Amino acid sequence: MKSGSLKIGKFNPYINHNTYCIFFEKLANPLRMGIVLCLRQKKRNVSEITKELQVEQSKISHALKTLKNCNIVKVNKKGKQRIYSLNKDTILPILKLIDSHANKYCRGKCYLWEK
Amino acid sequence: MKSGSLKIGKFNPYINHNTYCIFFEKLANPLRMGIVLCLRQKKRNVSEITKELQVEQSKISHALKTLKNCNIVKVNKKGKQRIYSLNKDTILPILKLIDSHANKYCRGKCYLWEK
DNA sequence: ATTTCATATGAATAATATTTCATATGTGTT
DNA sequence: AACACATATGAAATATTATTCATATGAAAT
Repeated sequence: MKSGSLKIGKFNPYINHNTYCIFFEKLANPLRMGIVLCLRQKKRNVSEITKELQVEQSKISHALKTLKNCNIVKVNKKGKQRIYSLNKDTILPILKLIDSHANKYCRGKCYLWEK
Repeated sequence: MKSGSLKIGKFNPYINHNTYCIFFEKLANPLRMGIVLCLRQKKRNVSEITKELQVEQSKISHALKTLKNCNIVKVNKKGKQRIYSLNKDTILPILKLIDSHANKYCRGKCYLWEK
């Protein structure tokens, strides 16, 4: 796919067409999104997230790793626990934009949005 | 996964946890993202997009359908052509937020972002 | 130093999304 | 009406991503 002519990423040569995709990919998953929304309320350790979402622990860990890799969440150690917290600066405004979008286009049961 | 306690989507009952995922899913694909960036410049018909991105036509049509379903793009007819344009209100600010995010965390070749 | 609790990891399997390609539809032209 | 051009669609094949589960690591407690 040709894309050299497209001006993207405010001219940082390391931000390209795929940077966006990869970022979106991380959020395009119900479990990871569940974690994001869960951490939106407050920081939590892995066990707490596991309990809150009622999902098997290794799944949570895999998902957290993915989210951490692209800095959507960050970790802190506390004894044997890992406390995860949301990078709110980026995520919260994005979720708000999608809220507006959905409020505008997705009134009533919105089949178009379904997969 | 439990999620009833999470306040999402400004209380529109049709916006939930999955609304976000589905939206992100649409953008989490190099071809669809290519189209979005291509349409950011100006509106174009299918042939023009096909030519610009150098991708087989039916692929473009499939991708456009997906993007249209969730209102990321819209269409207008003009003779036998379909002119697609980007819904800039939602997408452009989101891309900007990711630019800032990437500029902050992705300096130099950023392996963490890779799949 | 052994046990226990908290979390992470690898790799096979399963689920899901994308590509492909043949063909259909729709619109204008002759 | 026959043709040509523009775009869309269905469905099988393929590629990508997520889940699973057994197990590893790491840190505190006994």
